[in-house]
Amino acid sequence: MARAGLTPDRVTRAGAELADEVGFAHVTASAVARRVGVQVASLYSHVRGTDDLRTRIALLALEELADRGDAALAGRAGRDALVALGDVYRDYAREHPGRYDAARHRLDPATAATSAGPRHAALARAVLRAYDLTETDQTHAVRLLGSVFHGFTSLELAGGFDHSAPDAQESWVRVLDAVDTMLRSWTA
Amino acid sequence: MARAGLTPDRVTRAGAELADEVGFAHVTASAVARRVGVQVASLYSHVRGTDDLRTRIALLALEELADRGDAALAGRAGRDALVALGDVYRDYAREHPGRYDAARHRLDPATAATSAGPRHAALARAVLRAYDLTETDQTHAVRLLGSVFHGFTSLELAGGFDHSAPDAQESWVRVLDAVDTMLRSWTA
DNA sequence: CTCCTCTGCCTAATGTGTTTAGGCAGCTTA
DNA sequence: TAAGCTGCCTAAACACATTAGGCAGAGGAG
Repeated sequence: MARAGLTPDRVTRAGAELADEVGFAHVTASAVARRVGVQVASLYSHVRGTDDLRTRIALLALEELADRGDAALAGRAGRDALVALGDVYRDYAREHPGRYDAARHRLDPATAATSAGPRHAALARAVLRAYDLTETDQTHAVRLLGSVFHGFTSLELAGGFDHSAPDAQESWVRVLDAVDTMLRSWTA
Repeated sequence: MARAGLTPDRVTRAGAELADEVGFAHVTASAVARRVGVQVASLYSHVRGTDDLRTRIALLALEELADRGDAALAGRAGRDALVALGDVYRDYAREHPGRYDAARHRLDPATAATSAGPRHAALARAVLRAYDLTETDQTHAVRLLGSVFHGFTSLELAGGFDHSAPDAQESWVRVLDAVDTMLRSWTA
């Protein structure tokens, strides 16, 4: 038998590609096995099962997103940084819709703690450094950023903006402007 | 054989309850059949299959949400209306997490058009009447509202705010305040 | 080069969920 | 009360998930 040379990582990547093609919800062990040219049972040497596979895809997506975030924020501040980070999430979601959904997959607390999740909070805080906020207000603002980035991205991805003018890009710019305004005029 | 007296509606409601208990993703025809005390195959007289069942739950959730929205906006305007509508989504998500997820289920365009979806856009526009916006800006603002409401709600539901102080309620108030302030000063 | 071992991938089997086909019995209508 | 409709049933075929156990090929030791 020719060996396929699988590793947990390779299986995860195949799963991520599949997710982008057919949707995260349709990622099954069987489909991944077919994709990598192996019997289903063989996957179980590399991942514990479907749930583990989905979790690994989620962790991969979170890391890819955080890496892009780091790159985007380097050398930027204020409104520029805000737009750059927002674009990271929105662009990633459009390039990799399945992975983006995966990143919303609920992780158990232990896994979440060792994931790239905390890096995302740090990215938001980095954007907020340019605005003058107290510690507590910064937390509120982190949540606002998360809500707007994720909310807009997820509604756009779900096709919520498809059948009305003007196009989403225009609204995106205006929404980011609005958020910038909110952050500038944030008052206790 | 005792008849269970099923109807598509009854099946859908059982599915919605199940979704709230175990999560929308885990709603299966088998589980619904068990819940209503009937063999799986019997469900197929009432719904076309699992997909149809999920779609019906989504439509139910969208309508319940729109109904609550109508009730909440009656006699309110401005900031009051904004908060009331936001609370509709957030409270509904906390009371009915499975249904809330269902409401995000992607519908085909034909179904979406006859769903309560358009009512939701109308609700947002109703909130925005009190603010002085051009037609186009209103569309952008509708999308901002949708993003904030859905984004915050969905991150909270996913447990994103669980392990950090202060609690989500406080951030929610601050976020809505910020949106209100920002809508007042919206400029082209 | 040969043998040994390790392990990656296999076949087989079980359980659960989905869906279709066809049958029977209990309300409904005349 | 006979006829028919239809709601629910059993049966069967197919896909996915998961576990148990086997074989053979790649790599190291002599």
